[in-house]
Amino acid sequence: MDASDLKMFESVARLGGMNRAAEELNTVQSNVTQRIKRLEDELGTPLFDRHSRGVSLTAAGKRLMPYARDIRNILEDARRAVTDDGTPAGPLILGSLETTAALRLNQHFTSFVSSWPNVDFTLRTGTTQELTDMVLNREVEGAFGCGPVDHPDLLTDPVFNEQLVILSAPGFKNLDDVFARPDVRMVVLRRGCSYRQRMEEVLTRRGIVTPRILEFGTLEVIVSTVAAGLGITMLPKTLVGHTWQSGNVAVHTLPSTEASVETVYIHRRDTRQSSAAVAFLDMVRQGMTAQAAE
Amino acid sequence: MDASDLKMFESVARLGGMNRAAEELNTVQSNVTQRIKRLEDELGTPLFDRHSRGVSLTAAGKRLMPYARDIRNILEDARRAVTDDGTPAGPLILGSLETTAALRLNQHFTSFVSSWPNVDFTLRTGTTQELTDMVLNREVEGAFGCGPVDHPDLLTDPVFNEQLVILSAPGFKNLDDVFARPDVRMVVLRRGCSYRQRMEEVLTRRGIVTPRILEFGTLEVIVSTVAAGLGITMLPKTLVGHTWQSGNVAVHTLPSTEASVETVYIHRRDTRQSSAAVAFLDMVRQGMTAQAAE
DNA sequence: CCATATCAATCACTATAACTGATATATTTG
DNA sequence: CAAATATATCAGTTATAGTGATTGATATGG
Repeated sequence: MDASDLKMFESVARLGGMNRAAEELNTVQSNVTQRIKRLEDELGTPLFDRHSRGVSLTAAGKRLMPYARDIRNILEDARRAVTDDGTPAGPLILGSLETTAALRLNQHFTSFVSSWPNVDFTLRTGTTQELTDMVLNREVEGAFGCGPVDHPDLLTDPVFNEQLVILSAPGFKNLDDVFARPDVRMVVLRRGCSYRQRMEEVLTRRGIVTPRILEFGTLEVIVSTVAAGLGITMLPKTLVGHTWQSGNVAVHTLPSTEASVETVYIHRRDTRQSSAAVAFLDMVRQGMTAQAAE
Repeated sequence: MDASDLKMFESVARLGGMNRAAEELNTVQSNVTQRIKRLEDELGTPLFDRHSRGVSLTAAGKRLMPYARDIRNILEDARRAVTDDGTPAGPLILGSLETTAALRLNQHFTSFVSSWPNVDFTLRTGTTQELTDMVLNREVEGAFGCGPVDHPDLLTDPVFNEQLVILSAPGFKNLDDVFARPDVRMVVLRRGCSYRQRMEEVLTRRGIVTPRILEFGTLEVIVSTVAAGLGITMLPKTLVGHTWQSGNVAVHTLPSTEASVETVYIHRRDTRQSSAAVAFLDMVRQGMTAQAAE
C-alpha cells in the first residue's frame, strides 16, 4: 500500500468508476483495474463493488477513504514544509471577515507584499462560518474570524480583542437618547458585516427590531453619515479614538458584556503554518501593539 | 514523493547513514543513495549533509522528518482500519495502572478473551505518566490511567469515577482516631499504585509524612492485614461494600475533594480505536453500570 | 605516514513493476 | 438486437527500482 495506490483509489472512489479515474490520472483503464486489484489483494479485502455503471465503495473501502485523503494532504503539507525555508515565499491564501480586512488588515497588505515580494498573497472573504469551512477544506491556510470557534480539528489564536462602541450624531448625550428615536438606522460597512449581527442583537435587546440599514464602503463615509444624524453605527473603540476627532460624533460605550468582540486567527490543528502566514500574522500583531502603545 | 521514499528517508535519517539504512531495508547502498538523490531532486533541496562518517539531516530534512513518521503511522492505521470489519480480531495492546487492572479489569479478561477468541490481548502496566508516553509512542492503542490527563494529541474518556475511602481496624471510630496513632502504616497493593500517591497526600495534609509501607499482592490480604490492625489502606468505596462485610474493618469516608479519583481511557486523538478496543471498553463499562445497579 | 576501514557517488546491468493497447465479457439503454 | 459503457484479462513494452563492482574521499590505528 503506497501513496500512489491510495491516490488511485481515491480517484476511483470519488469518480465512481475506473474509466473516469483513468482519464483523470492520465493513464489507461486496464492500469487502474490492475492496481486496484493488487491493492485489494494486498489488503485481503475488496474495496469496491463492481456493477455495470461503474464501482462503489464497500464497507472496507469506506473505511480506507479518510486515510487516502489524509495521506494526500500530508504529502502536500510535507512538500510545502520542506520547500519553506523560513523565508516567506510562494502562495499564501488567507481568509478574513470583510470588516476585519477593511478595518484591520488593509493597512498591512502593501507593506507585507513589498517586504516579501516572493509571496503570492490571496485573500478570500466570508462569514465566520464560511471561513471556518474554508479552513477545514484547506481552501485557505488560515482565516481571521469572529471568536469563539469550537471545532476539534481547529485551533484559534486571539489576534484582536476589540471593545465596540456606538457612534451617533453629537446631539445625543447617552444611549437612551439614541434609542429613543423611533426611526434609528444602522449604518454598516457591508451587508454581511459581522458587527451588524452584533449590533442587531444590541438593538433587539432594547426592543428595536429590524432597523433600516444604510451601507457604505468606507469608514469615512460611515462616520460622516452618522455625524450628519442619518443613523448610528457600531465600531471598535480603538479605531474611533484615533481616526476622527470626537467632536464630529458622540461615542457611547456599551456594557462590557455586549461590547467585546474577539477576532481570532483560525487554522487547522494538523497543519503547520507557512512562514508566509506566520510573517503576516506577526506583522498584523505588531501593528496592533504599536497602535495600542500610541 | 512517495511513501516508500519517505520510509527510506526516515531510515537513513534515523540510522545516520545510507549503508546502515540499506542493511535495515534489505537492499544495497547504491539503491538508497540513488533514491535519496532522486527525492532531493524532486523536492529541489538537499535533505542530508554528507560527511565521512555518514549523513546528517539538513534543516529541510529536519522539517520533513515528522511528516515521514506521520505517513508511516497513517498507512499502518489505514491497513488496520480496512482489515477491521467491526468484529474484534487481531492484536489488542492496552495499558493500565496495575491497580486498575487488578481491581477493575481482571474480572473481564477471561470473558473478553473467550468472547473474542481471534483477539490477541496484551496488557502493559505502568504509572499514568508511563502509560501516557506509551500511548503517544503507539506502543499501546489506549490505556486506563488516572485523570485528568492534558495533552494536545490525546483524548480521555471517563471510565470509572470512584470514591475512595480509608479502611482501618474495626476499633477506630473516626479518621481522627486513625491518624492519632503515631506509627500508622500504609498497606498498598503495589509500590507504584496510583492510590498510594493519593494516600500520601491525604496523610501529608494531616501532618503525617512518609509513613512505612506494607505491600501485598491481593486485596484479600490487604484487607485482612488492615483488619488485624497492622495499618490502614485506601480503596474505592464500591469495592469495599460488596466484597467484604463491614464487620471486619472500619470504613472511613474522606472529604469529597480528597476522595474522588477518576479513571480515564487515554488514547490518541488522531487514531481510530480498533473494534477490539471498543469491545473491551464496552465490556468494562457495562460491567461498571451493572455493578452500580446492584 | 601508510594501511585499513568506512562511507557515499557513479555506472552498467538486471529484475521487477507499472503501463499500454487490444480484446473479452457483462449489463444497460433505446 | 445494436450501441454504449463498464470492468477484466493478457501479452508486450516501457519505466523504474534494485544490484554489484568501482571510485574517491575521509577518518582511524599502528
